[in-house]
Amino acid sequence: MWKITILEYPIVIILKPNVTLKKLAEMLNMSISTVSRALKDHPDISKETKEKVRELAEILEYEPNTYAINLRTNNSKEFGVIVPAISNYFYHSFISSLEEEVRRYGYSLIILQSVDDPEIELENLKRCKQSRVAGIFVSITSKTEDIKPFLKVEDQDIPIIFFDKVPAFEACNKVCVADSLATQLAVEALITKKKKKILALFGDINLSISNKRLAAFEKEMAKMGSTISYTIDFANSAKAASLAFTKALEESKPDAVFCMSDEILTGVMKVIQKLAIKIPNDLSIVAISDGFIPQLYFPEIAYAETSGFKLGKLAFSRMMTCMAGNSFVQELTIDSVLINGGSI
Amino acid sequence: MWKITILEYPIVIILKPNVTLKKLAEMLNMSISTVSRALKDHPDISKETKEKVRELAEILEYEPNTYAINLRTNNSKEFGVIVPAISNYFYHSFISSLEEEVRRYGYSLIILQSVDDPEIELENLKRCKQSRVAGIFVSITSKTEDIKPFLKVEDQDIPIIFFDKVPAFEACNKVCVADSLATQLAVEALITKKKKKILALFGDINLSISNKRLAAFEKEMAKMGSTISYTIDFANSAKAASLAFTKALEESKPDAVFCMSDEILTGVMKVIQKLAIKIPNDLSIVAISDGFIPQLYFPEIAYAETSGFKLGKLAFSRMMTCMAGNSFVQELTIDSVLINGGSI
DNA sequence: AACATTTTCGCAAAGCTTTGCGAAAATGTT
DNA sequence: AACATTTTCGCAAAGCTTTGCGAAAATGTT
Repeated sequence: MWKITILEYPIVIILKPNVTLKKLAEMLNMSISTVSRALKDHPDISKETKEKVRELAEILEYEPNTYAINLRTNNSKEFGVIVPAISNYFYHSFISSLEEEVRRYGYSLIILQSVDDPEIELENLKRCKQSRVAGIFVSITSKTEDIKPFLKVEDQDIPIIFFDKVPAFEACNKVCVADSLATQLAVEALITKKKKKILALFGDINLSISNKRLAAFEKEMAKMGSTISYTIDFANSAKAASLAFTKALEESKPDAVFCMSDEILTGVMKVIQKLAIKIPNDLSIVAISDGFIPQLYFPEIAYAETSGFKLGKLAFSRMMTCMAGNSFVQELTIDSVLINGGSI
Repeated sequence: MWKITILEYPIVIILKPNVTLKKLAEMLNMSISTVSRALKDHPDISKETKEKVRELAEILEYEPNTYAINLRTNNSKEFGVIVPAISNYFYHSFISSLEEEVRRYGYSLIILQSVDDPEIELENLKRCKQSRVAGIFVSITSKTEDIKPFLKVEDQDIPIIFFDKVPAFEACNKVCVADSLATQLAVEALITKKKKKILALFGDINLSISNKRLAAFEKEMAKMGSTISYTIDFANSAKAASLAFTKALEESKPDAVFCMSDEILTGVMKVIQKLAIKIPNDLSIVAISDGFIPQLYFPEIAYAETSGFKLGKLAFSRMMTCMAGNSFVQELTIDSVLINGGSI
């Protein structure tokens, strides 16, 4: 604080460059520890002292130095989130929901994208470790093979929650969408409507999510025996889905389409608009989705809900449990429900 | 490091709990400063020493304590991003692009949502300040009125780049989508196709973005004089857009629709599917969009591009300039181009 | 060999906070 | 009034790194 007099005008300039405990202590003629404790409402400090300290702190807008606190307490209020991509049908709703949740507990989210590259993913993991985050949420890339680096980080007491795209076998904490249940719900909806020739389109055959949903689909079909015929195809992009769907229309003339994901659904719907196919009269559609894409169309598409929103909440509560310590690894899944649209 | 012998099996357990410079120094019988400098390839240190240090650091997987570095250097490699919501047509592509960019420079992104609430926004700002981020990217809520708190943070040498939803008048750094140009391009596309009765749908009338685009639209119309008639309406949700569009169809029978945003577009397109309106024969559609939504439909919707991706890059480069210091506040806009779809 | 120069390294402070422990001051007890 | 107890506060270390400066050791020069 300076008081400078220029000409006849007294000007009081209050500079507040990095107000620290030390500076407060000097001004108040107290020790640093007293100031520190006063601001934390420590019982050792008298009421009057506390008030004096608080007042000056207020005026000078003292803010504790987070860097020093982190160093001292050896932890920060930050979580890392590693995803293949933010701009994804699913992840941004997950992240959004997770952010809301962690904010309530005073935490922040550091977002890192792996752009579906295992090398960058490893880099991101390293950065989380170096930033010494309190925990990490990871959705692995489709090409991630080596999970050991992740498990190693866990050894250093940084809990890791895998979500959505999770490693297949390893013993680790996973929270997932209910692939089987969602598939089952979607298929059941078609069966209820007496559909007989189902076209089922799945995503990249290398993704575990595709395989899980495929297995569930085939299980449902097996239940029905020969009363239902079905065709299966794979597409790793919306465009590929359009092609696969077009081909199947000509060849197998399905009366219903099962779309494993939003990506598949958008590919199919484009063809439907192009050929002006009447939904649901000419063809029924059902999908697995978080709901945003299905409601863009008329009629709205029926879907088994896999909510990124709900998964975010679940992932967070799992993280808190892990941070509290002594919890065994678990694989948790969120429920799914069928949301009716006019498409079946 | 312990060597424990149980029964007859020699077991070497290497514990690596928090390897620090101090521990390395002790083990190597050197001073902390030497170890520190060796790892940083300081010219004062001999080659042999450096190698010894590096070797042990490698084995023990030493990683510098980021908390201590932050405290010492008084800065962290983190930027804050404050947005009304992550799950938005536009922001997640902005964030995605920004993340890619900052990662290259060794920075990370802390994401904070304001859920369109000025109070939470203020809280988020405070957290950024407390985390002592290197800079902040902000898109303000539609209800944010007081910009002073932001400007105050800037006084503390934390540069702020406003993007997309920016304050109207204040002298601050802004990067924006080219609202005027995009609107102009979209309208010109309609005029070229000799459209005579345009329905123009805009978003929430309170948003500056709506006003900018509206002003640009009216300017274009003014240019055309009485050769073109037009109707204007506002809708603050997709559903409201559906209603406004339906009403306008009956009342003014437009031959073209201008959609200010993705949200409006999705509302309009749902009605178009419902009524099976033939695009572009019965009606032309043009929108302003980043391109994801328009390509979901058949025919694909023509749009003036407002790329979150490009805006991310621009925001980052602006941030770097600001951090380098002595730069005056500027308002920058990114170009827009018309992407042709089959809808006009 | 005596000195000057370069090479190589360590001491110690600084960055800011938290906290155990002890000491001084204030108050209570007989 | 002499002592015990409580209240209130400060010292100093710790958390880990960086870095200016000085000193010792090694090398070069005459």
